[in-house]
Amino acid sequence: MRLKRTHYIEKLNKEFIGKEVIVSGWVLRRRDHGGVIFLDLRDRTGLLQVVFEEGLDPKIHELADSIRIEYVISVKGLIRKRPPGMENPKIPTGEIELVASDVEILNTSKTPPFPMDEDLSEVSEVVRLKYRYLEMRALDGLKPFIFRHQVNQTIREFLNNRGFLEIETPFLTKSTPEGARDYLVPSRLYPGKFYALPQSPQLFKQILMVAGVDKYYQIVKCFRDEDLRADRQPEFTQLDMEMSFVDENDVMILVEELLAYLFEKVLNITLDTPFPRISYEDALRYYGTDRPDIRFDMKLKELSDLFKDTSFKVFRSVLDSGGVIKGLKAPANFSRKELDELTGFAQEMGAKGLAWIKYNKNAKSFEEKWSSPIVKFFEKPVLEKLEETFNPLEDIATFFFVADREEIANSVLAELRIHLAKKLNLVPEKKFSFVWIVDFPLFEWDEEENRLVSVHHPFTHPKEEDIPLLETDPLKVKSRAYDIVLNGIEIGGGSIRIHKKEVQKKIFELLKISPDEAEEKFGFLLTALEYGAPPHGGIAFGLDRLIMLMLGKKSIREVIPFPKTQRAQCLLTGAPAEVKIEQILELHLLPGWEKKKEN
RNA sequence: GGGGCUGUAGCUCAGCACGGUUAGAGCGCCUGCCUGUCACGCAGGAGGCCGCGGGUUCAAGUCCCGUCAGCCCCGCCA
Repeated sequence: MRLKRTHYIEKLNKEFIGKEVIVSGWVLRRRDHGGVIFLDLRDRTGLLQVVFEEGLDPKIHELADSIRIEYVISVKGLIRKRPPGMENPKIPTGEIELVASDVEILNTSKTPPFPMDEDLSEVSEVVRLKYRYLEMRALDGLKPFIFRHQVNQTIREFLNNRGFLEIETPFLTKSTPEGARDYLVPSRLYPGKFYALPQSPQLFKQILMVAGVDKYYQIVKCFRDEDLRADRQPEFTQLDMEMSFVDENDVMILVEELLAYLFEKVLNITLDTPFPRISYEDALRYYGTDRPDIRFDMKLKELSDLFKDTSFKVFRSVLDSGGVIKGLKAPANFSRKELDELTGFAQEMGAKGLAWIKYNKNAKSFEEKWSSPIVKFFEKPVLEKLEETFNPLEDIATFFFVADREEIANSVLAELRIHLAKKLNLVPEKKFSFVWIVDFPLFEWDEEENRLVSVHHPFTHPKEEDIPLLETDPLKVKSRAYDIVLNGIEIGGGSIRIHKKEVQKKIFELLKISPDEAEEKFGFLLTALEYGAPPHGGIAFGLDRLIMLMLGKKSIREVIPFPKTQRAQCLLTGAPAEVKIEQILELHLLPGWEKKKEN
């Protein structure tokens, strides 16, 4: 390299007029006027117009004539004030330009597959992922990753100042029962044995608490071999934290402070703290889900009581078989076609149907006030009570009802609520509504496995006052877990952990994990708990999701440099890929390894 | 494992419902001209396995079946 860079482009301004500099970067655009050629040169920091004048140096001008888009060049020259009227207010360096006296073409480039100077959101993701390095190099392409860097550094700054230690934990670790499917790594030295990539550093961070670390955090990759979604990748990043001698409140307050600091610093947004806390039970009651989007209201109402004497067959049979009727109010009128679409939507979500009643507050007659094919089944007092329940402030509204098993009514209405809010534009843009979900049950019943499973994970501490219930009615036991939800997306969850061996053993027992299996899988944790484990708890954030939401992106792939497709492939490298037979043999992955072990 | 949407030039897309000349547009690319442009302009040009395979038909980008890939969702994700 003959011409060595002296300045980043963003550093250049009017003060450099008359000074000689060398800048290096890629050619974004060229405007060839024959006797004068303009190149827009960009580096990571900015954009600068470079001028090649035939009259100044015919040789350099000729060289510039061969330069194409995305060529890598270094240019030497004087910074000059642009002629009056020729300034470009669109770019920070728009008042100056670089008059090239020398240029070095460091590399040529094929024509890129997509424009490098435009918003690439219209370009298909397949192409963008295959050429991710070009997308990143394109104008503003690094923005999400620079932002992500700032988020990471701000988090570290905050936690370091609060006395947290960032400590690394292994990726090659041990498969644990419960939870997601593990990614396995075959062991070469131990035929038939496998490491597992961690689903989270959960056990290690608890061990670190026993080790006296007191306050731990890590920004760390986690791995789960499950199907992908817009907000789920097989490898993803957690902000993992754990603290000793704390309770739920300490963790939640610290997290609120951390998020407030982060949003203030990187987005210049002041968050309202503390965040609201809603019990798991209430979340389901009012929103039908444990990850409610509270940017808008439209709460669900329990209407089983109201309709308890109804003769309407659909409602009657559901109520008689122990189901519920729940509903919500949309502040709008809908056409028959729209109502059919909404019914279809509810059915896709698992409802048998969707009942609706249109409401017109100021109608002259009772008949005009309520309109629906099912309204004839209801007595006047029932409708009046319905009106009272929803208490519509608006003149026109539509009530929707789902009658079904409670779980289905909840999940369908939860989806319908989101769907309607989007349709009716009731979701405020640029609003960040955090909410804590607390008082989760410790267990739920797994029909398939016919046993209790942990709602959070097996190391979650039961509520102190519920511990006796472990023996008598474990499904009634609440846990010391908390989730944090942002705009309807779960971005984190944690709990106060069990730090006494007896309690931990009891939980394993209830989960039908035998003492032998517990010893084999978690023996190291159980042993550690016997050596003075302090009370402790923590939380883990889905950092990709948080950053996605902060940037208003629809998929975490947008904030992950090299993400996988929905079929878990990497379009850039082509992973996963076949390997040589020798590698497979070496790892004892072919039938017959048992024999080999005996030899 | 299941449901939905998509696949045509380097990129973004039209054409498909009703099969019928040589498959189009914008951007990009190439060549030439141009000394003040900044999404430069002007003139000319190149560029297509219509995802892939099979079928129906005199004839398929268009209809049918299968398949592959991408996206969204259900299941799954303690």
